[in-house]
Amino acid sequence: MSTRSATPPDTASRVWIALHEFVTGQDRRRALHAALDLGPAKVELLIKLADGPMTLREIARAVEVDPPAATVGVDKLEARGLVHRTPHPDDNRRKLVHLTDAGRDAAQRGQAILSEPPPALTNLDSDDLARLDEILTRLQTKRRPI
Amino acid sequence: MSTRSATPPDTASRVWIALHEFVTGQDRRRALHAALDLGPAKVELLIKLADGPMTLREIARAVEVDPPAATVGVDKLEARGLVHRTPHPDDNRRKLVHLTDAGRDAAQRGQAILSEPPPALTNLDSDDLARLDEILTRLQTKRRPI
DNA sequence: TATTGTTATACTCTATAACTATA
DNA sequence: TATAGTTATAGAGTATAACAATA
Repeated sequence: MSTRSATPPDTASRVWIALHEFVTGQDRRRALHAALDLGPAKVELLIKLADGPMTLREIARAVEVDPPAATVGVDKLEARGLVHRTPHPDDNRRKLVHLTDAGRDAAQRGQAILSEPPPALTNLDSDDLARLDEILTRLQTKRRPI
Repeated sequence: MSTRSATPPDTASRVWIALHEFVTGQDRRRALHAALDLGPAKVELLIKLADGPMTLREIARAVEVDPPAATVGVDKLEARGLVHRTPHPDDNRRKLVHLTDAGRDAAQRGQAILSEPPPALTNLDSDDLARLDEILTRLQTKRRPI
């Protein structure tokens, strides 16, 4: 807790606002829509499914949506041939959602679009970039787990 | 165009992904909804209106929606007493949307929520924070204007 | 004739509640 | 009875097209 009173916007706030503006100013939604005809939530789900199949329940938690929304979303992806459902081997109530080959391809293209660094970043001096890399590593270790 | 083949994710990509995950992992939507009962787009609009009144057309461009969506969104904010419309002094086709006192208050509270730096950032060493601050300043100057 | 704002309409996304089937 | 998934339904948000008023 700060003991200094009336500190004007401090460094942490200024840095946070700049970070936030830089990242949110990089809007990839149009590019994703043009390339995949999918919204950000569906691309996010495809990318997560690239790590392995998930149950509907796990999907709902992962994408922060209610179970019915997960069902509907997976229905849409299934109708487009990007995922398919199989029974869960251990529990007949559950279903596993897998990527199809087309889904894996879409996930890969989506990730390529999302991970392409913006020009301002690639134009940074390599010293700045290296320092930024180090600081971000330390930042991640200080992150409280979700 | 890269002439090195099969370069594994380079520094810029790694930094970009880390930045993106850090910022988007900080989701303020629930806090905004709890405090203001407004979605992110409406809060964004209120904050922009804090700089002065805008026409519906300007609002549509600023929030990246179509003019009809701007009309409907402003209707909702007006019904809640957060904004009001006045005729434009120079052109009777246009209307100016202003914040009411309640709207100004909501904008201020929304901005406070959005600009609160996450704990991981405030817990950084002051050296790292200062360096990050400098680098972000240089990053902004390299940003191509929108 | 072009522009500003609006209305009508439809589609997507997601939430709540009720239902089915398995455990 | 508890859980996984689904269906039905409703609400928010935004898009397209058609319209009114003004320039």
